[in-house]
Amino acid sequence: MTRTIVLSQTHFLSLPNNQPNSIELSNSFNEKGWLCLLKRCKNMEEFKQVHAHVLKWGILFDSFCMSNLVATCALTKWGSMDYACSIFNQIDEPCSFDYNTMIRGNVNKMKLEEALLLYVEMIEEGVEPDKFTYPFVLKACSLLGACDEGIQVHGHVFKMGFEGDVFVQNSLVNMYGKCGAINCARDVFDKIGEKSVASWSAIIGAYACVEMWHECLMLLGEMSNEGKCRVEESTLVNVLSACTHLGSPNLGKCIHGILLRNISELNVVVETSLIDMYVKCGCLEKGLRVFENMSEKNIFSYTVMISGLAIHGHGKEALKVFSEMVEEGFEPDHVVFVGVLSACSHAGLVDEGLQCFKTMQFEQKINPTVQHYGCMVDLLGRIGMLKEAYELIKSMSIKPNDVIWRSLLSACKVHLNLEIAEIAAENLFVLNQSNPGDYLVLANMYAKVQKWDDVAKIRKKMAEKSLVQTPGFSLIEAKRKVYKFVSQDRSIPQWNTIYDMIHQMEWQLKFEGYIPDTSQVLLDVDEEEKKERLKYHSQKLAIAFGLIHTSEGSPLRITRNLRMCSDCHTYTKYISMIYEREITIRDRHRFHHFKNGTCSCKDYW
DNA sequence: GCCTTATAGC
Repeated sequence: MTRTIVLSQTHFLSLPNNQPNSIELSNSFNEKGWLCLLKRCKNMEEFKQVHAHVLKWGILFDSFCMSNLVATCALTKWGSMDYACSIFNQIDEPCSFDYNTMIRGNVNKMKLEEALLLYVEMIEEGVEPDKFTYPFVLKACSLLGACDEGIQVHGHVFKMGFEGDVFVQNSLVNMYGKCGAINCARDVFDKIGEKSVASWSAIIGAYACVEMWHECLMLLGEMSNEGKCRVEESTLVNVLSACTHLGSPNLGKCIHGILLRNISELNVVVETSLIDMYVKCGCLEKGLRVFENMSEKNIFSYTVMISGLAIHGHGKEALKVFSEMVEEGFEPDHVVFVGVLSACSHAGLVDEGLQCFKTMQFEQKINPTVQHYGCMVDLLGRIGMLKEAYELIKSMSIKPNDVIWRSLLSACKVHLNLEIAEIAAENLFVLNQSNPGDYLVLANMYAKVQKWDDVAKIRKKMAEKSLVQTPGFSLIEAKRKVYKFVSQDRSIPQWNTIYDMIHQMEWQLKFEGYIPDTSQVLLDVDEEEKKERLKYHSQKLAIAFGLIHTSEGSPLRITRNLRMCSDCHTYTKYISMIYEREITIRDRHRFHHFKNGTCSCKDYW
């Protein structure tokens, strides 16, 4: 029969201290016993109390016990690195284990420079690093994004002969990935003899870091072809993120299937990724279903759900989830408030938004960041409270950035307020962060009120600056593959069928009353040329492709890297009506659900 | 005695 010992340090501490300082007592309680008590402490206070007893009675700990003490202070949740350090300094000849512990503790607490300095100290003191040292040191490099140091450490790994250790190799893959050196990551990965799940997860994560999403999917395929390891949640989280970025709900669904077949109970992290994937791929309902069936939720899950509802324009529901979160006892942080405020902004819930902004500052004591202000400017701007929006910007405790001024500018465009638009534009130009779109908005506004001189001035400024626009693209999924289109694209296979389709659509559109909005074309070319340019915007190519390659009546889903131009917006509204298709488009700002000639954003975006 | 992989935001 074995007996379970249920005594803890609290029992010890609660006994009255009737004994004088006697050696006898300490003898009756050997060092292993003390160590046991120390390791079972629940916070730093308790630990210090028990440790004080140890010191008072002059207990001499051997190096094994000292190492354990350092580990307890450095690695437990409640531990203090300062205290760990003070014990560490009492060790006469710290071994690699002690250094490893200290390095790990510092990495866990994000004291990354300290971690690297300890590694340096270790070498200088002549303590030989072992194979356990490198994963921690490399993690410090990866979190710092310190590629140069990482390369140096890689050299040490070679010299010490640990280049064949799978833990070290995985850590190297991770380090190179996080530093963006994808080729180096791949080199290390290819040399791993027996790849573990963590190896695959690390390389997929590395490709995710550099946003090479197709490669993430390919690697998952390679991994299952090899058939040596089973996927884990951590492998698939990055793959889900690839699906999200590719805007591919069908691939995402496959991953969901793999998860359900391989893992009995999904954890919070992967479920949160699933929600994020579904929601950002336009399948709000599916995301909600996962959310509702979660057995455990954390602040990430709530944030994903709230901002998901926000980008779909479901403000009221987002606020409901937010109050649910608060009722469950979660402390809202600044990120969740970005979601809440953007929900109010996308749905035009002005009073609620203003209320939340107040609550955040005065009840939750969260200082607004530029993102919060951005939401508020959007919110006020949307319903035409432009003066209030401008006043808010002026009252900001931090310097407004280009995003803030651009929000104000686009609100001015919608409500045609030239006076404030000029202020916003001027600030954008001063910041030197302006893009061609900003000039264009202002020029269009001048054109609307027939101020042709000003239009010319703006055009001239644009030409002088020779501004380059980020190339826009649209992604669409058909037959389990994701296709990418860029404006005026003729490099795609069968481009002529797509262009034929565009021409066919043109006739129908004209008949229904669509008029191309050539003010969206930035180039200094004649009207006819502008119309030609407008026809082949990436979104239109993707729609034409979708109409050809999907069955009649089925919905189209498109993902864009930039915001939609207003001509594409109008165009898509007409197409949804003429071809009786639901078209869901995610741009970099939100979702647009086109149906029967209208859009869920109510023409404000 | 210690190690590697994973989730949110204008």
